[in-house]
Amino acid sequence: MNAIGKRVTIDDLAKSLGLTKSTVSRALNDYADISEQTRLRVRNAATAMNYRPLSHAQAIKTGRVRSIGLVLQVSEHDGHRPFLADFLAGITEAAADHDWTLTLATATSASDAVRLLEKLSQERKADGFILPRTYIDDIRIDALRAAQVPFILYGRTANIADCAWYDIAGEVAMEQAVATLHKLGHSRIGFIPGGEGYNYTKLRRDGYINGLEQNKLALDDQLIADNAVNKQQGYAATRELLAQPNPPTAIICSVDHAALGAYGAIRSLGLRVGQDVSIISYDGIPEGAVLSPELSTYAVDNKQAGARLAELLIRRVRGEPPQQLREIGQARFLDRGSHGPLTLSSDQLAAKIELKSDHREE
Amino acid sequence: MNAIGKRVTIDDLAKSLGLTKSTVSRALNDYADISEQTRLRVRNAATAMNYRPLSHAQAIKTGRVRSIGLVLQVSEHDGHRPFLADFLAGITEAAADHDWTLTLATATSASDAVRLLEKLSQERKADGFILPRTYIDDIRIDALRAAQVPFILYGRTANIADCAWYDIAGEVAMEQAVATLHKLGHSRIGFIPGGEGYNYTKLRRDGYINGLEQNKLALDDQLIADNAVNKQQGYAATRELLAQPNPPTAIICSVDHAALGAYGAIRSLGLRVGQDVSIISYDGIPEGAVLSPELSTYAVDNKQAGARLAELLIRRVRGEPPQQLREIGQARFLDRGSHGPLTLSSDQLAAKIELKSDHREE
DNA sequence: ACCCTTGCCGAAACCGGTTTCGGAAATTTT
DNA sequence: AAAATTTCCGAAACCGGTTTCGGCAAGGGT
Repeated sequence: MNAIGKRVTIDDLAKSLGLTKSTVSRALNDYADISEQTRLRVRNAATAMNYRPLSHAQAIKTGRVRSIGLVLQVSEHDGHRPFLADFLAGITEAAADHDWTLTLATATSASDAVRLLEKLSQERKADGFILPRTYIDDIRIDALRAAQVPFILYGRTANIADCAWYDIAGEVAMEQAVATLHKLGHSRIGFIPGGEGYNYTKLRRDGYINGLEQNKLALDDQLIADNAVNKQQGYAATRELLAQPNPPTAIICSVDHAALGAYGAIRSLGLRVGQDVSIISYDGIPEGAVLSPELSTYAVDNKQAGARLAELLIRRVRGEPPQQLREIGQARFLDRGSHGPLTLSSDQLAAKIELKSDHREE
Repeated sequence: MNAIGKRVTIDDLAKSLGLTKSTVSRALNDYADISEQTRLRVRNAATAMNYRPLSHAQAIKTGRVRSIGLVLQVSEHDGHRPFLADFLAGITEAAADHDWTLTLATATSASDAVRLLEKLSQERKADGFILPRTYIDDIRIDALRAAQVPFILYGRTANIADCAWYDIAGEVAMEQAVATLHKLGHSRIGFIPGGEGYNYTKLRRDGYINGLEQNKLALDDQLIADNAVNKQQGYAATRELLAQPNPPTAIICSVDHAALGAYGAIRSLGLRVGQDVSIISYDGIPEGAVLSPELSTYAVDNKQAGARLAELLIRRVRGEPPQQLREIGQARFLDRGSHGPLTLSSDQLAAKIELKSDHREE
């Protein structure tokens, strides 16, 4: 039938050892009042009989199910999707080191995510949660804080008090991108921000602006495009940037999916990516390696991120204060073909574009 | 602290209603011996007091944790990775309809997967499992069968007895691909098989061969390349096919990732995809839409697959016999630019390739 | 009016672990 | 050698639900 085969219970084990189940339990959980000798006897018998405690039977008394909760918002722009396998692998492998597992749910909106977080924590399907893709103002955080449920952020947020978090320093990457382009001769560098409301969007924008300052470049609002998180929006944003009288000769994209559209926009104007217009982006999606030229971008190690998040969350659940559970990682620059030395000045570029636009309007 | 806030237990609820907890429990679980009136009273009070039973407290008596188990093999070629988000969303949403959740783990090999399946089922972290990417001869199936743990296959396998499964008819897609190409004038149609040992590889190959027969085309072993599941292997397989004296004018790839390499191989010979050589592939990965011409391919609805699998598995756990839990879906053809009418005969194509090869060897 | 159902709920056992408490035996101290 | 500790394990309570069983009261049949 569908019944799962007969298990050996702690009582079976105790009986076969001539001990009581309380002794067996304490032996297996390394209590100090069990002699080394019986501890070993019990341990050996347990493996010999292939005894494995039911996690939910343990949970009823301990209150812990040894499970990490993760609620994904699938309606979100799919900037994070390609990473998902790595991210999940990182979480589950690190969790497995502590005998924990991952409980996964998907939500269709932010409020749906809150509903699921509350449901999962109340049914105790998970002991704590990883919150991916943080917003500047994040209702999930408010909800978990109110319910006193342990959690850790993947990203940072406006009110970081009492929060544990892990994040990649996107702002540093953006700074470096500006410096790299400036060193190659570019002085008009455009920027395409990421998804509105996300904390990473603010950070990367700050990084871009800091980069300009550090390289003594003027901040020009005209060089900051509309938010773009997918191909279409990236296309539109790039067209708009390049349509200006004084267009950027290089563009930094906050997310790779926008860069995909930037390629199309640049080509639609008869220009060559990496020669007439440079692009540096952020994320490291696999599509970037299929483009020609391949996309120069800052890649995030999402497996590593997942592993660190799991580790930190487990420590959080075990009682460590959030203040000491904060880590930051760096993105790795993939130096590929979509950026290069300045070949055309902004004026020359503008002239070339105007010529093209006159001939055929896209 | 890290303590999750005070809950209301079934005793609290019972006390506030002036009933015993046994009555409350039966009322909430729709037992017949509870009057409609008290059933409603209890239900209302439960929602009013925001009572949610602890899933593990229920599980201790019922034996069910209401969780679907899924063990992913991350070392596998990443043909399925882009689908992961959709696949998981499908599973979790369908599971949520029955108040179930998903417990996820990742394995590094097939034997590691077996280890995890046994561990998770013994600890009862899940009530049953979805087995993705079935092999012709699958040790996971053997293990779960032996342990009498409910499971469902995503795919089919050699010994299908007593198995519940959901699958996409890849063999039908391959048949149709042959017919489509034949209708366009192609008579020498190459085939690149997928990963060795997987059941889908056998099925798609069978479909290709059936397609040839149905269109009265001769089966030529020279037209079947080595297995290829990634860009590099796809490149090599395609080069080999095209290096023959009588090369195929169209190539069918079992997986999109191989097609990515096929594009490179075709171009390396100075040929144009979709004109000199046609390609039809299978999977529907997002990279296909970034290529130019866009990849013609059979796309799989993995969200739907996940949803059906979850639904069927839950019914399996509840005791339905596996024989009535079998479903098959169809892939959807994305009619894009990588295939087209025959322009060069096989001989002409060979001549063109030879010319190119003389000039520069890749 | 009496018996027999039927409807409805309480009492208690139960699931498989963990944890507290107490006490006997072994060891150390005086 | 007696007293005071320590060491180590058994007994039992407990966690928060579900399920079985029994019994009271109301309703129906004759």
